[in-house]
Order: sequence, then structure tokens, then C-alpha cells
Amino acid sequence: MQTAPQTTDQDQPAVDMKDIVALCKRRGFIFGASDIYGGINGFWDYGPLGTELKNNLRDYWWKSMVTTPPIGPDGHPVQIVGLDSAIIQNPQVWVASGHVGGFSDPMVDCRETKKRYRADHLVILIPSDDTPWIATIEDDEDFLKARLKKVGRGKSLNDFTSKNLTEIDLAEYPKILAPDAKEKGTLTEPKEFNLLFETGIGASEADKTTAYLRGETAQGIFINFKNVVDSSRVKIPFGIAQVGKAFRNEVNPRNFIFRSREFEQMEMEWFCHPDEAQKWFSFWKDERKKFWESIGLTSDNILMRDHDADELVFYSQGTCDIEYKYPFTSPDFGELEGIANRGNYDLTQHQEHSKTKLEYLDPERNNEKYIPHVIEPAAGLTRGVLALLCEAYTPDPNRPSGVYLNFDPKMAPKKAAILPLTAKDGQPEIAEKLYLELREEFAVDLDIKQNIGKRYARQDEIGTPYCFTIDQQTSEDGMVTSRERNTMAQERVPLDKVADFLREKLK
RNA sequence: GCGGGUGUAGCUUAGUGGUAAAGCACCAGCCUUCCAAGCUGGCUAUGAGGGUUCGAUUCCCUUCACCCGCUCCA
Repeated sequence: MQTAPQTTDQDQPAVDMKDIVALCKRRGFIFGASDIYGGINGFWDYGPLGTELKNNLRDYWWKSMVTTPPIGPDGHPVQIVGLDSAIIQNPQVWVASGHVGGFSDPMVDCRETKKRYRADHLVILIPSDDTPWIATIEDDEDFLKARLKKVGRGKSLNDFTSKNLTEIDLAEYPKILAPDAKEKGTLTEPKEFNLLFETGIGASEADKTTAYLRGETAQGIFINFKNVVDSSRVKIPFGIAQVGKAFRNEVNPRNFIFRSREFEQMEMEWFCHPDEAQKWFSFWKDERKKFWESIGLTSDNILMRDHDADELVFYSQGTCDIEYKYPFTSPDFGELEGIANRGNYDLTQHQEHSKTKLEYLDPERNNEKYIPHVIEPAAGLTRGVLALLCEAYTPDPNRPSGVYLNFDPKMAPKKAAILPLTAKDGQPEIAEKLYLELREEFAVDLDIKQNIGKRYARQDEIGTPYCFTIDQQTSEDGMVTSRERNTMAQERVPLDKVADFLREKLK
């Protein structure tokens, strides 16, 4: 994620994240978890409307992946099946994936400057005499030169041997002059960060064995690759999709639900022949962008960003982030989804660690045996919810609520509200009848109390696209007033055509 | 994890070492009826824990949460 101070575009008033968080709490989208106990950092609870919104996004993703997957380059629909794997797996899974023991990055702090560095990013220049060892930041030539000029005592680069900090014994640390420090010996011992949540299996303390809550849903897919191939008549290329919770001990949860310790992912692993990986990588990049645009994220706020070579993890053959311009990153963008060409790294790792053959025998390629390559579109469901909320939040001084949520009707937690103009003259009865009819097909609200203005305002704030108002005339002509959220425009609709009306609008 | 800031009702604010106040919102009733009208009534708060004190929302300590910046985000 990139960060930058929040700025105000000329044509676009900056939306304050505070206001969005406040509305989410006030109207029941998202609450701080364990609220009444003073909260708990990095966790959030989804209220009645937040749950609806999250479910809508989740269901739409599932539909777009599993129920009605896209048309492939050959003009036929691609094949994707669903999965729901356990949150706790055999701990070996996380060893194989590299989450445990593998490449967690040790960090060192500087006691003097309070700065923190990745241990493997620090290069130490070791002189032949007993002058201080000079720590510099890897790959930063300018910094290195400037640093050498300042504290190098006239030596040139040739007078030093250089080593990575990770190769240096802790006993030598007192000799090291940290990159921004004046005194030597200020670097702390490297600190390990393990992002996985540990838990214990076994009811008795004595027999407890350590296990982990999953850090991503993807590994559950990889370890079921063979099961799915053997049971589902899928043929390469095909995908396995999964939605579910994931857990990471983030160093510093921030920015509302953007970085939390418990979050939800929507991941699909696309298995294909190595020769076709690049083709499918491009295909999924396009498809995933279309997905987010189809639920209302405007192109101005969406960015496709290909990772630079030096940004890629070692096994990745290409990664592209779909980024969204959140209010707290604006004018920069923050990650929403990552599409990665992972090669055959994951299946190879699991084949080695599990001693189970994960090769695919491809009858369409002369029974060629190979470990499939994987394209992974991995989206944050909860980050998607956040993007939808940010995108929808629309201040409007010209309406009583002062703000409305401009959700795409497909995503809106409530599709319509049924509002009798008054609580008498048989209007509530007509309203309830309409409500009972519509609720079979749509998430709708029936609200009878208080004056009509307040009720419109409330529906604006929760982003309900349509209100249907029953008035005195309804019992005479069988028509209700439809009121559209964004324009506040009204039109008369026959009672028995309201469902058709809604169905049409929700297409 | 570091530095700075903030915690009084759902929100915005008041106030005090001695009964915690108001507006808006919310709920109920009446009235009104197409965009938060009016009247009456009601609910709801000193983030948590400890200390000093006869008594702490106020003073002190700790902690938790949130915000900003840094760091980090395999």
C-alpha cells in the first residue's frame, strides 16, 4: 500500500474516513469488535446491514466465479468449482507454504533513531581496521555514497568488505553504526515476526499440539487439488474457488477494516498448463477488473498496477494488484485484489512436503504429466466491502440526511423500503401486503412510523435505491409512488407491477 | 513496535473534588402527511482497572481503544 497525506481534489470534496466509520456504526454496518469491553485492536463486527452488504458481495463473486463463470478465450465458459476447506489444517501445510519458519522477515530497531529496518535489507561495510562498521540500506547507491562520505573517514568503497546483516554474528553488533545513527551499537537483536495465529489442538493442556489459523484460504485449495481432480471430472484448465475467513497477526492494524487481523478472502486458484499460464494471467486480470467495475467502482478510483520485478516474491512470475483509491490512501491507491502468476510453486511445495504426487496427467496432451501452473486472483472480501462503502458515500447538503450511500442496487443491503404515508386509513395494511409479496424475492424494509421525510432520510443513509410510498390515492387507483434514491425523483407505479419494476432495476 | 494526540449519551458539546447539563438523534403517544415539522413523555454517558481522598468524571498511576505520523504488511 502506498500512503500519502490526504488531499482535496478540486472537483471532488475529500471524504473523511471518520464520517464513513461513524455512519457505519450509527446505521449498523460495522462495529468495533468487543465494543462493550473496550474493543480489541484489529477486529471488527459486521452489523445487520454490513452483513447483508458483505453477503451480497460474496454471493455476487461466487456467482461470477462458480455459478456463471466467464466465457474463456475459446468462446466457451471456463470451468470453476467451489470449495470450503477447514480453517485449521495440519501444521505442515504452513511449513510447506512458507508461512512458518520460511521467509518471515526479521526486523531490527535502532535504539537511537527509533527507526526500524528489515534485517535482510541492511548491508554492512566492514573495514580492515577497528573503525566502526557502517550499515547502509541495500540497493540505495546515493545513500551509500553519502553515508560513506560522512562517516567513512576518507575510505572508499574498496576499503571495505560488505556483508548482509543476516550473516553477521550478534556479538559483532556493538561495532555497527546504524544507517541513520550517530553512535555505534544501537541496533537491536533481529526480531522475528510470525504473522500466523497459533492455536492448540487437544482439550488437555498436556496433549496440546500447536496448530495455526489459516493465513490465507489459498492453501486449503492447493491441498485439495488432488481430491477435486479425482472427484469432480474437472479437466485442466480449471479453477477452484473459496470464500472464507483468514487470520494474520498484523504488526499494526490500521485504517478501519482495511488491515485487520481477522478478515475475509475470496480466492480462486486457476490451474493450467505451464505454456498457457501467461495467457490466463492476462485473461484473469481483465476479468477481475470488469468484476469490480460491474458493481459500481468507477474507473477513476480503480487502478491496475503490475509489480516491478524487484517487488515480486521469488517464485512469482508476475503479479498485478487491483488497487482502489480509498480516502485514507488518496491520492494514492491501496490494494483490493492481487492477481498472481504463481508458477507451480505451491503444488510443488506440497508435493515435496506431503510426499503425495500432485502431477496432472493430461490426456489432451498425449498423457503429458506435469505439475500445473497457477494463476491466483485473490480478493479481499472485507476490503471489497470497504471499497463499496467508500465509493457509495456521497455527501449531499441538499437533502435532509446530508449524505446518501450510492450503492449499485445489486450490492445495496436493502433493495427497497415500503412506506405508508400515514399510519392509518388502511395504508399500513396495503403496505404490509406489498412487503410480504416483495420479501419473497428481495431484501426489503417495511417502515410505518414517523413522518415520511425522516424515513426517506434513513433509507438514503443506508443506501436503499428505491422507496415505495402508499398514500390515500393508492386505495383508489392501485398505484404507489416510487422514489429513486440518487435523484429523489418520483413516479407512480401500479401495485401489482412493483416486483417487475424492482426486478428490472436490479438487472 | 516508536512518537504525538484523544476518550463525558448514538452524535455535537457543557460542567464540577460533593445529585452530571443541553441540543440533535433514537423510542412511545398525539397531531400532521411526499423529503429529518410540532407537542408530550421516555431511554441512554464520564473507556477499563487501581491509587490518593470522608467522597474522584475531575488529581496520580496503569491499561485498553481510537486518530495522526513513522515503521511494517511473508
